[in-house]
Amino acid sequence: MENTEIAAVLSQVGTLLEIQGANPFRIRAYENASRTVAEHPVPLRALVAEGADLKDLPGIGKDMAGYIKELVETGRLHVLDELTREIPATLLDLMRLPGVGPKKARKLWKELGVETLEQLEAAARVGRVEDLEGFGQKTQAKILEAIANRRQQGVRFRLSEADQIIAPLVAHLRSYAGARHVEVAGSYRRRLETVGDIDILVIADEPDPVIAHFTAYPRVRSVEAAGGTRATVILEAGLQVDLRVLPEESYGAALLYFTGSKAHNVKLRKRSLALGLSISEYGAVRVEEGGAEEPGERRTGPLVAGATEAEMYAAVGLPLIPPELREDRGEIEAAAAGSLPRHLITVADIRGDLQMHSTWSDGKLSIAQMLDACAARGYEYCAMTDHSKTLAMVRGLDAQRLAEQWREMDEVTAGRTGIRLLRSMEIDILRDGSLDLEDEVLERLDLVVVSIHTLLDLPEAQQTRRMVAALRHPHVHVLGHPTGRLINRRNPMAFDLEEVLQCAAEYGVAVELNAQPDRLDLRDTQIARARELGVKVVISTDAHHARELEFMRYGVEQARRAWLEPEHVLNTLPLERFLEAIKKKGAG
DNA sequence: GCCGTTTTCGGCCCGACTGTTTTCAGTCG
Repeated sequence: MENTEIAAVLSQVGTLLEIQGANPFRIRAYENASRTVAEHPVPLRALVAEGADLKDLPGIGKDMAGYIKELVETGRLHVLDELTREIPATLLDLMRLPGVGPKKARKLWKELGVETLEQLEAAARVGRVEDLEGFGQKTQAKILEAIANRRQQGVRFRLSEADQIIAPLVAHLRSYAGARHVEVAGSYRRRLETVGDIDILVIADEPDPVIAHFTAYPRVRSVEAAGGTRATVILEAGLQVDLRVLPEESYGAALLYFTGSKAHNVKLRKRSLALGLSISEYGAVRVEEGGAEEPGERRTGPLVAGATEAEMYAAVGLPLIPPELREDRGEIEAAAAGSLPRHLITVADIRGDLQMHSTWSDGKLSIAQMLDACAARGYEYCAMTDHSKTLAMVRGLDAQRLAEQWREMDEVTAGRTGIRLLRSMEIDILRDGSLDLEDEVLERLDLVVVSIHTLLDLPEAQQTRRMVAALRHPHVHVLGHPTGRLINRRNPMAFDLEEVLQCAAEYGVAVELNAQPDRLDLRDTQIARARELGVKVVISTDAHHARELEFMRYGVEQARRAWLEPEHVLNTLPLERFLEAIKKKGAG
């Protein structure tokens, strides 16, 4: 059983307990445990197999450890089985509709006998839902609309898609004179690989006209909510956007709050309470002694911070934490200990791009055009990595065509200075782990990148053996797009990433962080694991056109989320040191 | 159900909007 599956079961238990009306903190414990499991880079089944103590993981106590063990060993969880005997698991589908939470789902089930989306739709169609206490005409209409929307789409947007949709909206908001700051916060600002919705923060004295300007944006499909300080719309692209308007003195507090993540904020608040402060999106206030607070009432002590994020962090005794790190993956503890990364990697640190294609295989531009584009970006080197012969569909190169390509490369680079064009290739890993090019030709390449493009669905053990065999090859420098996933389209291959990373560490092979926005492979937590194991990373665009060299920023953003600094990334090295680094590997 | 520089019990983050309410529950982020 994979971590994502274990996490899904734990999260299901939490949600069912919510419907049951259980202790909210018990529910949260399941949610926390689920998140820990989902983000853990090592398969928990491996930890269970070696008898490791799962209680060492955050949010995993005696009970959760037992549940995880039960899931790994039996594939079932008795706690879930018991719950689903009482509550139909299909109620979880109802709760994914906006506006339907645990209470409403329970009511629909108990009073109307509704268990599935289909039954809910049927009940709403004949007007049975609006008669329920706490429901009404609008709720019923919203439910029907949400079910219709669900059919159309329900996927998270890739970050690059969100970039394209959001840029004109931000321009629209900035065109309003009364908006002093317009910032996109949320997972978008943390540069998560996909976003479910967008949070935009506007600083203005008069909220009402800003809200009106926002809801009047031409690409708005529907206005879901609009109040005095916030509004929610769905854009024509299907993306939900939440807008919040706040006063200048709360800018930092609001940016912090709406950037999240939720888990990061919760931990910060907890920390602030211990220091006698209470944090909200309006600022940090000192909690008055003995001031018995009414629940739900805003705390009204003296404001001690709020205008900038740095001020907010300083109020709780911390340095500013970069948005990409705000996931509650140890960044608050590291900030407190002064051990945050000193210099998270930036695009400016990148000195070369180590995967791209030309018209020799499936690229769209010539070698000269790609080289010019790399030089224009200020790179010191780039690697031309056309495909090998097994990929006949894209005219993969055999040794003979490769030799011809080298002649063209020599012509292109003759007399040229300032950028080094590396002889390279993206060589297919064959079924048995051997490589799609003869050793004596491999030897003559500057950089050997190996990737899997075929037989993605081999059994896990066989796939792992295949990859390990390829990494042990003495001439291999880089493992390209290691998991083969395509975001929202194709799952990662089944293989033991931990074993592959340990093998890469042992044999001095680097792993690629492929910066294609639909790959971003390895993902953030996996790259972080590579860093922990001392495996070097290369960030490459896999560009098939000069404009795709721009994708480097997505790779770098992902690397930042994995806490990478330039020292962890081979293609931040100056040319000579880069060549030394990969030569050393060849000799070893 | 987890957790511990106010420990093994008693805590566990904060506010806005909607739709349904005659004073607020439910949902969301």
